[in-house]
Amino acid sequence: MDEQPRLMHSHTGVGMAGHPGLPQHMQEGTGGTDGDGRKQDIGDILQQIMTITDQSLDEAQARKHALNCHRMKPALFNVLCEIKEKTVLSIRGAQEEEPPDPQLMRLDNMLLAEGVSGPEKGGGSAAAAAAAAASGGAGADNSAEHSDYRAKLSQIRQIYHTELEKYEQACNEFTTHVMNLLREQSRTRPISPKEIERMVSIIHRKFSAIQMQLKQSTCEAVMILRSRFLDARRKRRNFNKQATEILNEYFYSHLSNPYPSEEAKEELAKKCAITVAQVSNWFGNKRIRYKKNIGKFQEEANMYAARTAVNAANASSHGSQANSPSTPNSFIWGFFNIPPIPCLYEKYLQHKFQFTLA
DNA sequence: ACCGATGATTGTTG
DNA sequence: CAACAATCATCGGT
Repeated sequence: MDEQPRLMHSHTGVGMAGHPGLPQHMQEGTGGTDGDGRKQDIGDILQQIMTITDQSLDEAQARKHALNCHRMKPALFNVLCEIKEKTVLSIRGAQEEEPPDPQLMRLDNMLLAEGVSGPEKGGGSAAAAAAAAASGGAGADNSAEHSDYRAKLSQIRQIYHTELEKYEQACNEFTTHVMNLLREQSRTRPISPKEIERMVSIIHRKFSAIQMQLKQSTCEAVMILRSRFLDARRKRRNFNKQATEILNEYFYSHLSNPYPSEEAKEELAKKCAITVAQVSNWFGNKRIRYKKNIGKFQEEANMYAARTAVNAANASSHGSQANSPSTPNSFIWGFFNIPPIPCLYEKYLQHKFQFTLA
């Protein structure tokens, strides 16, 4: 029985070309001592197998056929299969169950979030909502670019899915091809089901690597699309006239201290149908630009000051002239560059606000 | 096509 | 962290 490893080793030279073969230690101990009949038989077979490569093709073919029909063949083949299975199992144990790739997970998550790999239509709703938030409320004006964006996104999506399907199909085709090949070969060389399984998993891994590349490039495409279409700076819209008027009204009526509180910003945002961040941006821009060139804004300032003055006058003529803290005065000192009342002056100092000091 | 206006972003400062 | 300052990129009128 100690001859089997050698037999197998020899066999690799014939039917298992390219197979790594067995470990060295299994080839030791070939010394049969007693002249048993079966041993003789095995020795015979061994001899035949080992010399088979020296023969011509026809001769070798004939010899192979003879060996195939040998009465010992099934038993030997079974032993080979057994040994093979053990070695395959040990190999398999080494590279067991790789953990899910974190990068692949990230890509999958992003594709899902962008509505590329998710459910068919309306999948882009998350992205669309994000886009709406990014470009700032007032949905009417940006519907056009959204449809453009969505069209491009669905284009990417379509490419992604067809490519993915192609890979899947190719993978399946290749897998079945290899499996058929292996099954066919398993008649002439020992291939366990586990080995086939392993081979399939190797193929799948290779193909999933390709899929990952596809996912990566799809993600890149989506990112580029996003930055091109959804970067608010690129596709900015001027605020509508009404919003600008509301903002200007507040600005010029609080010219001494044009720093709306968080609550005031929220209210302005609501009135103008823009975000609080946009209100902050607007005031930031306005303050700096006003300060840079007060002369240029003088006319505008006068206009809004006059308007608020008229409003205030109307209001006071109608009801009791109760609360009109800083608004009426703003015209005066906004115009003459004099800080108005003490409480505002404090704020004025606090904020080092120097608009009024030409 | 040009150019000033304008909303947004980025980097710095207190 | 909010405000400032500089800058970007587009808008809108000519």
